[in-house]
Amino acid sequence: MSERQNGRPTLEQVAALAGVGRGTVSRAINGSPGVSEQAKEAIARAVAELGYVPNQAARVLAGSLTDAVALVIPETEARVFAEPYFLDLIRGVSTELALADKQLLLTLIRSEAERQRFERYVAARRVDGVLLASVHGDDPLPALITRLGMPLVMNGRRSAAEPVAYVDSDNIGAGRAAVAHLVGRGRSRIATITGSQDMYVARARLGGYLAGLAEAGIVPDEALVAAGDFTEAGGRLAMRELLARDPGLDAVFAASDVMAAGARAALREAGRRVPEDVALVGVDDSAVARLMDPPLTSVRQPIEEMGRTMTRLLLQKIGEGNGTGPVAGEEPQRILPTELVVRESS
Amino acid sequence: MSERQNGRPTLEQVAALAGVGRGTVSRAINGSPGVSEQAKEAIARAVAELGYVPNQAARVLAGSLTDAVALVIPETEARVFAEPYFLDLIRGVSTELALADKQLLLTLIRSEAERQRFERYVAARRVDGVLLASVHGDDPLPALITRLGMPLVMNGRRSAAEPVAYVDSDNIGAGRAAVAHLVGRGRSRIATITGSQDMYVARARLGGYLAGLAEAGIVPDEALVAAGDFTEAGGRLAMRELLARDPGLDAVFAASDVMAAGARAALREAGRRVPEDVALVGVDDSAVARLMDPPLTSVRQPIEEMGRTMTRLLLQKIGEGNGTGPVAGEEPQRILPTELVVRESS
DNA sequence: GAGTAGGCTGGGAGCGCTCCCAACTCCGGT
DNA sequence: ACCGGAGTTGGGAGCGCTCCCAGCCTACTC
Repeated sequence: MSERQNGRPTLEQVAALAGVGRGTVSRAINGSPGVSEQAKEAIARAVAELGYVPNQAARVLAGSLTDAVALVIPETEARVFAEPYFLDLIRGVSTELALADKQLLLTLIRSEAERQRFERYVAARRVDGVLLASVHGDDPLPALITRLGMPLVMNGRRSAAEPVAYVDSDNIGAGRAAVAHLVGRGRSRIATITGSQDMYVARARLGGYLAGLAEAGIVPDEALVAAGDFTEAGGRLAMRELLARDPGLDAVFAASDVMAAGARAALREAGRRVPEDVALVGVDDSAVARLMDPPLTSVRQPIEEMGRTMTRLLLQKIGEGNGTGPVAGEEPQRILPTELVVRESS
Repeated sequence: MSERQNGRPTLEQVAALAGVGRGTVSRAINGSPGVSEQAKEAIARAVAELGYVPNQAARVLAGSLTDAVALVIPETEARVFAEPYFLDLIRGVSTELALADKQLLLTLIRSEAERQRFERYVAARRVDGVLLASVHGDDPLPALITRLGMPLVMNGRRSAAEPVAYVDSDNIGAGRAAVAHLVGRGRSRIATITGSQDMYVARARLGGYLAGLAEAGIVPDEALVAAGDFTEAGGRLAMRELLARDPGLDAVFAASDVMAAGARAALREAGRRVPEDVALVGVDDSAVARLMDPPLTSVRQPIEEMGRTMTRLLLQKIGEGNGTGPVAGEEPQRILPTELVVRESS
């Protein structure tokens, strides 16, 4: 049936052509010490002449690592979060993996069946480590991966005291910066539209908002906090509710750009001008923010940088052979700073 | 240094426990014919008991396929195109690969070095096939991959008569549908903002626009065609130019949502109302379209479906062992229909 | 009753590589 | 002249699996 002629040159052939032994070629190719300059040159020539490319399957089988890393994105999140998020993340991960000459295996998990498939995959040690994007508090995956002794780094965390290695952005700082900025613009009745409170990221942003108010000496008002769910519709409803509760509010911090867009629509319905009547600040600094009318002030997360940092941490763990080693020292955890991008909406 | 205890069970152990030979276990696991029910059961029990998972490296080495497929995204494109595009594409590809129990290897190519790295990868036959997203006309990759005898399916094409297998959306139909819709709304001075004309997709959408005009019996006017570059800024500039050339225009078909957003801003600057004065239609049906004010009528591309279709075609090629076989029959090519999503902007 | 076609089965022969050990060559030191 | 060590080297022994062939047994056929 399948006619695999497969004429690829092997180590053995390179060795023969270079007039040395297999072992020497292996050492030369892997940069191991103890190979004479002369041998190195002969081997380099032979490799070039034959167009030799090592067979990875054989390498893996013979005992080294797989040279691949999995990036897992639970689909539930993918829909909710600002879309560009994952692309930026992938970009960062990809960049760093390319530098280390490792492969990126992308896994979207949408169903129980796919989760099990991934479990088998990890169990089969088809990858050297796992990067896990935006995990819900009740996701069984982190525990599972850790139990299998597979190095793991998460993007974001499930609670303030996350035991697993992670890279997160400073969501508390994001809320504080937004409020400080609004206060600086002379606003005093500052409302917020929160994300789903079962996500740590949403709680942290709310916490930042409250901290920001406290720092400005403003007493928080429950009427100025409305629950959203990271969707545009949610943002719109929350904004209507806020306006109903307190028509005098003069600023809103929405915990995501998409919700801010919903809020903006609700404000327009209500005949409020942005920023004259109500100033608006979002989070994500996504394309949506730039394209809104007026362009939205937003807190930027260093998404690509998070991807890079996660990858570096993971590669380091892998390098240490630390699949939650026997006495896995401290799990590395990083919180990267956010940055306020001021536009016309505030 | 690295303490790899690696206590994973092997085929041999399963065979021993099941009281059969290695060959029988292999056959049973791979669903090959010629295994008695009795043996199958004993093996299934042993597999379960030991938690056996086949070692993929060994499988690949012993001659079967790698069970992985690469999805390549040239970075130049990634920035220009509507961001969600690739995520949707990935989603489709991922879905279909999961069904076939294959792995998705994502490769972003941003530099010459990364391209070479990918070349080596393909040369090493680390994947069974390649999916290539949005390729420029002068990209050396398609030729290279084909030359290496690696099955390839592209997303989009480089010219009307693309020799390589591809899945594209009906961009001509998109332009026609947009124009037909605008004509149906009573518009007659319909302008267009094109994408970069060195991309086939941009030329096709322009072609569709022209075809649409022809079908409506409208004589095209050069003054109503402005060149954009798929960016918001480009759309804004193009719109200004169009208004300068013909202040009386009453509709605009922008070849992407992002350009439509730029156009919308320029229209606002010029004091034109949308849709009262000028109706606006974009392409992509992205988040941007939904969030614009007013929400943008847009032509939806079946992106996820394209991803699925590409993947199915590729798997089929792989199945046929058709790495551009000796006399590779017709290369499969699919053009998927687009769909107009009407919103308030028109 | 001998002969033969299947249905299953076991296990040898690699796949191409890394690990590792024994061996070989040169040294300088004594 | 002899010895020990450092620098190199070749190649055996797997890694776990698939392919494939020979062998076995059963069940028919003539």
